[in-house]
Amino acid sequence: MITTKGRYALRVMIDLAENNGHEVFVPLKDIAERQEISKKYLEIIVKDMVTGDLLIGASGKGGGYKLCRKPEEYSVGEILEVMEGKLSSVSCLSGDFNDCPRKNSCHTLPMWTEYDNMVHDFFYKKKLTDLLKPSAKAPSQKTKKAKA
Amino acid sequence: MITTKGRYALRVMIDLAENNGHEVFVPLKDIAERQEISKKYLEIIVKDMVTGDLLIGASGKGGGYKLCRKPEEYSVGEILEVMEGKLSSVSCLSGDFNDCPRKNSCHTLPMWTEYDNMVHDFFYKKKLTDLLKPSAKAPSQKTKKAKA
DNA sequence: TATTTACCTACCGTGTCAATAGGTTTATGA
DNA sequence: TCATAAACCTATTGACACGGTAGGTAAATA
Repeated sequence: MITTKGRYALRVMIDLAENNGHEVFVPLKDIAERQEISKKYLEIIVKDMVTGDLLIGASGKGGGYKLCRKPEEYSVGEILEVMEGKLSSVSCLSGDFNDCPRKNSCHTLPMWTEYDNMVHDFFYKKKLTDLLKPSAKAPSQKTKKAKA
Repeated sequence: MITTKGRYALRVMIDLAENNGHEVFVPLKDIAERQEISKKYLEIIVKDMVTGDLLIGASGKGGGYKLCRKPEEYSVGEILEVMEGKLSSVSCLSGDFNDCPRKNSCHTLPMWTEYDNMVHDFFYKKKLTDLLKPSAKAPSQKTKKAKA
């Protein structure tokens, strides 16, 4: 089960991508208000995101948070793993390979491995840009900000 | 993350399938010993499995547990859902559709839905027989128990 | 009637989840 | 220089789930 940390982080990323957060610093207060998430709780989350190299933060007036790459360079999988830790279906596969004595005879392990690979693929193929609203991906009309 | 309940339940099912447990009652003691799982803890698990119509139990001497269908008629997904509850990636989709006010504008919901469908497919397509050791699926040689 | 088995109820320590609370540091700009 | 706005840091909390353990009761058989 993906927890609020992962889900909120994703929403923060989307919010930044859609609010010019790859160019300027956006204060957390604004994000929290738009997303209707407690700012206090978001503080914990964005802190992990900074540590995990998803965002950069700037203190002081005019500060806030900013994407440190272009939106298309983030995969959803990466974002989730920063927040949730390795996406692993069973402890047998996440426990740092000091694993159980049954691993060679275990009848279910191959299935868990296959599953984990599928999940990994799914989330790493999905890019942040896949989650943006269409207008933000391909500005066909009504382009708010002249970018070029 | 699949918990021990789901994993152990799967191993109980496999154990029964491989030890004639679709024809005769197998005492839990035997299963626990073979699987090296605390019998006490397994009691809790098999109880849920009985309630969930995966097994039938018989008290008294000569009693034990038995599959109530043929192994090929169980899907892994069904077994897991009996133990873990609905396999749902996010609470937004498991909370009994009394869900959040953002559901219509949520940018991530479609992804979670897509993900859930993928996971559901994966586990429901997998049958219990897919987890048995080859000899138990297609007894080509050294058939221990004369079955026909 | 002793034995073997399932079945039932209760409890428990640990950890995680989802926050809240309150304070400190850093930078800006008037 | 100094108020302000922002990030940053530490601690705490209540609820709940996880992974068991313990001890007893009921049912069926030989």
